[in-house]
Amino acid sequence: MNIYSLNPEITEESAPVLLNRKERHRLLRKSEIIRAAEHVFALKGFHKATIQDIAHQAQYATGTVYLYFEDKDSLYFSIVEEKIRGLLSILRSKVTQVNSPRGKIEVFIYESLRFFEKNQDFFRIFVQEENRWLVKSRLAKSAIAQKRKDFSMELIKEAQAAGVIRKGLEVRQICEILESIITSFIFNWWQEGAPQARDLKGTTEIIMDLFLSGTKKR
Amino acid sequence: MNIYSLNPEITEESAPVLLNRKERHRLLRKSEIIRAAEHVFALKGFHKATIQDIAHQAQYATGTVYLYFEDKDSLYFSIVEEKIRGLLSILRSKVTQVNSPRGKIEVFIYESLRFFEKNQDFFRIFVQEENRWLVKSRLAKSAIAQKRKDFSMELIKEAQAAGVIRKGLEVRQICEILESIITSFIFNWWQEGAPQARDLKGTTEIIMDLFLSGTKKR
Amino acid sequence: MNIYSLNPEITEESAPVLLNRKERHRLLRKSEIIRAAEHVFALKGFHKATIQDIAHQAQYATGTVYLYFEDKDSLYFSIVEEKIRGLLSILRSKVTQVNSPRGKIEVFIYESLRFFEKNQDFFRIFVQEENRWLVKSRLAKSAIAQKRKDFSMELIKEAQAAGVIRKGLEVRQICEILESIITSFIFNWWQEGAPQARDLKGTTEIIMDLFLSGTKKR
Amino acid sequence: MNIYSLNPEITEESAPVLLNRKERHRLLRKSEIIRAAEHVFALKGFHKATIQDIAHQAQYATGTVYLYFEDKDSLYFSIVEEKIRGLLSILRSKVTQVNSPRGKIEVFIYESLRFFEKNQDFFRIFVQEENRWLVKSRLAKSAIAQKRKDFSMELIKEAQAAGVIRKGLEVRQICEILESIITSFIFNWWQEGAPQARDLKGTTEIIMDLFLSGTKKR
DNA sequence: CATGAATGAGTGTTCATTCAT
DNA sequence: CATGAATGAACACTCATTCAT
Repeated sequence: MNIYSLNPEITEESAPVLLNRKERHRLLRKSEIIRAAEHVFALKGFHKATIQDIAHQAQYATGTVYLYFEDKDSLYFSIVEEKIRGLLSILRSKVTQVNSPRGKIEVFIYESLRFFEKNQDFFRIFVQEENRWLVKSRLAKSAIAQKRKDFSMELIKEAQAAGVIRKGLEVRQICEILESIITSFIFNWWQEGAPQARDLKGTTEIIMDLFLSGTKKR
Repeated sequence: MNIYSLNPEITEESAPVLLNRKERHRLLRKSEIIRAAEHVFALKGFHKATIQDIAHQAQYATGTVYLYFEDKDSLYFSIVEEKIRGLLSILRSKVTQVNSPRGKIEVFIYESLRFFEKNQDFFRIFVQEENRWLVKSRLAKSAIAQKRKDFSMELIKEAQAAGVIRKGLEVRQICEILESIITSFIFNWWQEGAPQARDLKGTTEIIMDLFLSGTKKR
Repeated sequence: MNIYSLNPEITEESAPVLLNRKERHRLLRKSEIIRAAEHVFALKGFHKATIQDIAHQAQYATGTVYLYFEDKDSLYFSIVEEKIRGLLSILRSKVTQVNSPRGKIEVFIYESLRFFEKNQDFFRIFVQEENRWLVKSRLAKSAIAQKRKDFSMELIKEAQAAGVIRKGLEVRQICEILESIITSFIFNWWQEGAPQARDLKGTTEIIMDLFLSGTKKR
Repeated sequence: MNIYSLNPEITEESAPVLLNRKERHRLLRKSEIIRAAEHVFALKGFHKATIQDIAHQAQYATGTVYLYFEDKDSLYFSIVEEKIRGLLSILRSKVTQVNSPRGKIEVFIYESLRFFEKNQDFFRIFVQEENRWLVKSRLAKSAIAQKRKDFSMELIKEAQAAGVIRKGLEVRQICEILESIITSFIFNWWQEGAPQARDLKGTTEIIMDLFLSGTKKR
């Protein structure tokens, strides 16, 4: 038994409970459309994706999309937000199951890799358009994006406090480097062309090693 | 005297020599338009920038742009390519002035930071739209982009051979990690809002340290 | 006692009598919806008013409107017709209480002013969109609109016969002039901005004077 | 010789002189589009007229319209304004050729009838949509509309001063009544269906008579 | 009867691209 | 070569109308 499978899978999205039929129906539709939009955005990119494409993919009429989302930007932003929420939810539940600061970072890396692997489509959009102005500015104001950042930074702070990571480096900077390294591996995978089974655990170890010990010959 | 200023500035663009008047005139026009496009793309992003904006900025008529560039995508791609060419040119000239593999990496980091710092506008476009499909696929086929990658990888290989970087890690992977770390610092600067004088040398040392020794407490 | 208040108020709409419960229920719904539509049309104009606005204002569901009205145009037309019916009903009941042809015209003017004053909302729609094609063509075929015209013309004819108005002028023409003058006063009021108590009687006398004697200095 | 034909026709629009080729070309295009729009608006009304209809009518592409007009509203407003300008121009030139205040009013009526007769299409739009909000509010701020009003009021004031029209009535009110009567005649004509030759002079005299002396038997 | 979610045709507007001058 | 007016395809978004529940 290892830290990577401490316990059963937990739903990625905090399941809405105690909603009436109407509200559940509405959430269902939203998620159907989001799923379709995710696909189309990933395929064509934000600008080349049309609402009609998305509606058609979701097997709804054009106008239906507008019953659930303000406009194209909102729809796009909803996906981003939902994904961040999903990632954070997983990270939280998994990380708290480990005690050691080092183990937490390990789980953080592993689950991040796993999440991106499972959400290739999202990852492509995110990389592709992460910095679009509107989304950018909306994300900045988005509570969930901030929470995710805070969560990462908390991990690093803990590790610093526990003497796993040296002090004197700015926490935000370290966070971004860790995330950059993770991203660079994912990106590498994604560029390889044909998808294949990834060695998540092995990669996690490599990243831990690189992150903590660098590339110097020992 | 230090590695950062071994010798005088060399033009960022390989100057076209031995061209006749016509060709030189053509190149001049192209670069004027590229300069204007760079500005407008950086200001508005790829999609919101119009050819008219660019033409106007370059003080030409709309149609003139099409005398020098196939279409909007080509124009955009040309900028990217030109920039990569510029970066590669600088890196080559600076790096070859140093002998030690470690020093070469140091110069690589320093000049990269310097280049991005000097080309903030470009950097923003690049980050923002780097992965647009067309550009992406064209870059993959682009000789210059490949050359730049090869150059970086050569550095890492040299360092591995010299025992500066441990072996057993994929070269391309290491390259990307190094570039990711550099990018994360740049990105951090850029997000800080107000531009300010950066400590390029200090940052270079931090990156070297992180890249080689990681974040572990020592 | 004067001609303006010869007797008690009579309902503006000819109350439907002797209808069974179902029919009364239906009429009630229709009039609720008409009332709501009147409000919304007056507020937003025909084109910007949506059926959903109207349904919501009437506290019904969108589809319910279509149980009572063929389509948006019909609904609009129904309001116009209902209003004309109401005006005619008032005019008839009031005018018949006076004997002299001159007095009848006076009452006609007074009650018209009063009606428009009380139905500002309607008046605005009417002026604003009176001539929309569909409504126009439907009104032309509308029995009630014709009845109202006939009624006015009857008054003028009587006045001509009684020597109050000179002959030799086309009756329809005179009618329209009288109505134009009334309308121009109403319109004037409405343009003044802040609503205020109007001197209906005084205005009636001015209009009578202008209509009969013109603007010449005497 | 009479007041109705004191001198040769004067162009309805203040001819743009001393413009360079480009400017003249631009004005030509604008007027072509305006002419087409006038036709289409008159035929279908503002809302049912599409820019594509208008462009097609003018034998241009859709986008061309937008080279000359900000948007649909602007185009519509331009027509209204141009027409008012034309009417005012005619009225001014014709009215000033007469000295007596009474004669001026006569010419005012005659030329108004003539203008509306010649611009049936415009008249229909104007009546139909005169009160659309945007146009209304823009017209209120429009210098030309105000000038036209001022011009009418000046006539009335003069007539009052000369003892042709009795004092004690508000000038604006009298103006509107005069205009209302004119409009009611035009409207009458227009409703008759088949267009026919109108007796402009005869009608002018009737309106003068009605306006000054009213409908009373003498 | 009542509902209101779903529909999808319709339109103003933009902008990359062309081409006559 | 240079111009910039003209083009017209494309797309986000609206809303009258329908129909399954």
